[in-house]
Amino acid sequence: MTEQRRTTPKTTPKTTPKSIRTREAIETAARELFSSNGFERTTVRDIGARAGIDPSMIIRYFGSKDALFARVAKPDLRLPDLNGVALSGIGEAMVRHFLEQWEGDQAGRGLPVLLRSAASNEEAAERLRDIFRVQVFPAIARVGPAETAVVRAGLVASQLLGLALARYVLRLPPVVAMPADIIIRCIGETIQRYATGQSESA
Amino acid sequence: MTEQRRTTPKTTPKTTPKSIRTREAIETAARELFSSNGFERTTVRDIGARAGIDPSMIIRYFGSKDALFARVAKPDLRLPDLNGVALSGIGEAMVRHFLEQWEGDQAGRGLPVLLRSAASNEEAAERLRDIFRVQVFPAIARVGPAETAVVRAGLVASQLLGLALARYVLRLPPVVAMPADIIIRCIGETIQRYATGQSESA
DNA sequence: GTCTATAATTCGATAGAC
DNA sequence: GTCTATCGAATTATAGAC
Repeated sequence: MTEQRRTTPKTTPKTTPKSIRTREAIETAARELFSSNGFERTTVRDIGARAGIDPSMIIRYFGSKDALFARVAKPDLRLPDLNGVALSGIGEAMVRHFLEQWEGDQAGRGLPVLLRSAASNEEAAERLRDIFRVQVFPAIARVGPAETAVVRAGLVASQLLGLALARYVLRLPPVVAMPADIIIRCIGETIQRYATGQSESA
Repeated sequence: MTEQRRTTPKTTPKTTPKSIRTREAIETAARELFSSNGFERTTVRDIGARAGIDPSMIIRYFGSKDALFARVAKPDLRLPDLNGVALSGIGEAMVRHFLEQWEGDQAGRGLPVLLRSAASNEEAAERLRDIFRVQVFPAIARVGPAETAVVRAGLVASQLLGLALARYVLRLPPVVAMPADIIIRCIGETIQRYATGQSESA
C-alpha cells in the first residue's frame, strides 16, 4: 500500500498570506452575487467561478453556504451620532448618511445585500429585524418622546427600507434616476417628521 | 407491438367542471406559497401537496413553474378614482385603499405576492416596474404639476413599497403592530405631500 | 383526468490525489 | 492549499399505465 504522508493536516485553513487572499476573494464574490441575485439564486459554483477558485474551497473555508452568507450579510448601518447634529437636521442627515453608505465604496457590503435575500429567506429576514432593533430603534428613541418611540422607529424603517428597495433592488426607473439632493430633501423631510414625532401620531 | 389506443388526446386540459376546480385549486395554492415563500423556495411538489393534487398535474395544466408564476403574480392595484376625493384627502385615501386591499379577502392575491419574489427574480421585478408605470404613475401625474410627475410618483412608490415590505414581507414587529388608523394618518400625510408636490422638490 | 415511475439537471457537500 | 471526481439529495419535467 502506498505510504501516506500528511504534511498539511486537514484543518481549517490557517492565516497565511495566501489563505487570506483566497478568503477575501471568496467573501467579495459572495457579497456581489448574494447582492445581485439573492441567496437562493446564488450557487457555490457561481461564487467559486467569480472568485477564480475551486468551489470546494468555499466549503473548506466557511463550512457551508449558509455560514458564508451569515458571515457576509452582516451589515453595520454605522449610524452617525445624531447628538452631534441640530435637531432640525436629523432627517436629512440620516438620509444623506444612508445614500453615501449605499452608493460609496462599501456598496454591496451593506443593507441591499441582505434586503434582496430577506424577502424570501426567513433567516435573512430575522437578521434584518435584529439590525433595526439594535441599531435603528435606539437611535430614533433618543430624538423624540419615549412613548411613541416604537411607532416612530417603525415609520422611519418603512420609508428607508422602501427607498433602498426601490432604488437598489427593484431599480424603479424614477427612483434610480432621482438625484441625491432631491432624495435628501424630500425624504429627509419625511424622516424628520417621523423621527421627531411631528406627525399627527402623538 | 402493443396497440396504442388514445381516448384522451394529449392536449391542454379542457374546461370541464372538474378541470376548472383543479385549475383553481392549483392557482390558489400557488398564490399562497409564492406569497409566503417566494418563487425560489416554492416547489412544484409543495404546490401540488397544498392543492391536494399530483405535482405532475401542475406541469400538465400550466406548462412550467415559470408559466404558473407569471399567471398568478399579476396583481391589479385597482387604484380608486382619485378624481372623486378631495385634493387634500388623496394621501390618506391611497394608504387606506392599499391597507384594505392588502389585508382584505384578496390578501395573497396582490402586491406582496410579487414583492417577495421580485427581490431576487428579475422577471418578477420587471413585472413590478410595469405595474408602477401603467398604474401608479398616471394616477400621480394627474394630481400635481406635470413637470415633477416622475419624481412625485417615485417618492410615492418608495414609501408605499416600503410599507408593504416592512409590514407583510419582512414583518418588522413595530410595523406589524401598528394600528391601521395610525398608518393611514402618518403615512397618508407623507403620500399627500409627495403626490401633490408640497415637498420642497418643486 | 389522475397517478406512478423515472428521466434529466442541478445543487451542496465530501473524499482523496497531488 | 488546491483541484478532480463524485456522492446523495432535491429539483423540474416527461412518459405511460389506468
